Amino acid sequence: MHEGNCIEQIPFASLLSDSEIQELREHSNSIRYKKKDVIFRQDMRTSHIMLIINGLVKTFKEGRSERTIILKLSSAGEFIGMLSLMGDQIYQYSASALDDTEICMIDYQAFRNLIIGNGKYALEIMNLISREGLYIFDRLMSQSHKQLPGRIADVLLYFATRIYGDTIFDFPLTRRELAELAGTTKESLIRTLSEFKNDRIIRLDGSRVEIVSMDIIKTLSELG
Amino acid sequence: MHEGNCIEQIPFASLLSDSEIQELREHSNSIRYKKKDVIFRQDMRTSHIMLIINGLVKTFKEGRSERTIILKLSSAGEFIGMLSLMGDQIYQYSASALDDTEICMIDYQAFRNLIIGNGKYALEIMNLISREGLYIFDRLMSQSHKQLPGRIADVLLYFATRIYGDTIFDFPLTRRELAELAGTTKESLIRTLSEFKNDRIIRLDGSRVEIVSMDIIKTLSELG
DNA sequence: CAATCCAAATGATTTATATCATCCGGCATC
DNA sequence: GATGCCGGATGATATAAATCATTTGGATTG
Repeated sequence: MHEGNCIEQIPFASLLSDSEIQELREHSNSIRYKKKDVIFRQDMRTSHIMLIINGLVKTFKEGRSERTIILKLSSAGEFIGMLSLMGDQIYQYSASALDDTEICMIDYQAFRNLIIGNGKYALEIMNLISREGLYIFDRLMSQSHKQLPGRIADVLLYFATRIYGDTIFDFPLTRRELAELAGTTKESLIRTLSEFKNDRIIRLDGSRVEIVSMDIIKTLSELG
Repeated sequence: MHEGNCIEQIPFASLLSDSEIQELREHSNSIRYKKKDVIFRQDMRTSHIMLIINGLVKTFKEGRSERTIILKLSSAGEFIGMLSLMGDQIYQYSASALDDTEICMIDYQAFRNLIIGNGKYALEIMNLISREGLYIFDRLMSQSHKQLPGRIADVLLYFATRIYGDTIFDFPLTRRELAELAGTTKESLIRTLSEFKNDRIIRLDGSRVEIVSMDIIKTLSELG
């Protein structure tokens, strides 16, 4: 079964020659994961460059004693585990599928050869890795230095702007997972969402949310 | 005044040809900063690749309302501002000199050309950027998910292992700055250090510290 | 259909740590 | 030499958020 064509979705494909793409194609294959499947787990040795073909993936860090923190959600066209792969050869976090998901597994050696041989592409990947770092930086800054309403506002903004591009959407996560994304507990998250609801800043029914006053949410996010 | 020879200290110099080094040399110069001088400030546009020749630099993020957080200290042979430079072209954080410091300023275009032309070097820089990202990741994880004794223990470990490689050393920072490094307030930091002192985990006299029981410090760090 | 399980919700209580206030000692400044 | 200022230290108090406990309702299983 020839599944190599998963490579078509690779970012910055326009910088690659036909032969480079062909080379990657020969050293990649796609793998399907079902909802809730673990894709990689922290402390594992890294293996392949992973590119999401479709689906939704969460990357998260599990600490001792229950406490988990969700770093980000990623969707089609995004690499996952890039920082660990390029930095450490050991995953610093885990990833699992939130929906049925298809991942393009690219042989690390082949990717490495590509980087070595194509400086412009290397530069783009470098840019991408840097952004990834800055992004995590932002998220964790939010978590360590904003208080609860600001963090919850951040989570709402995250879905509204980054994931769905709409003020109405369904959370693809349970309350517990939302709390892990906001760096808090299930109860505190629920409480804060309830307050937002009572204050008519959002409408909320189960997993369906509508941000009624985007201005207030943004202000909350900024004030921390 | 020909100060271009600052380039000699660049990491992974062994991967560079004489002509590549020569090219960098022609596009770099060194600048001296006095203690407390600001090297770059967040929200500024990035300009040069900066490499520390000697001295000690802190990178930090200033939030609204006083609150500052120190991300890391860097010394000779380290790049500063790399994530921002490669990611955003806008500094996400500020840097200032803790001691008199000399920085090698490398023209970004020249560095870029180097990356494009030398894939192996690109790969090393990529690795370095990734590690930088993972490092910040670790630090901020510590800050958002450990409680105070664990965070203070982390700071002590940071100096003992990363900076000085010794269990006895002098803090190069004020209590306020130490607090910013631990993600807490001056008072809480002082209190926790006092407790460590009373519990004979450390000896403390002014800025001079000795870690008496490294085991306990490590345990505190791990338990969070 | 009852029994069980789990997510969501909300109230009561506890706790870690920030904030506020004060004091001390050294150093610079008038 | 008095005055003010800053870093360090410590105590008292306030508060945000975690933890603990209970309820409800929908889904799942025997």
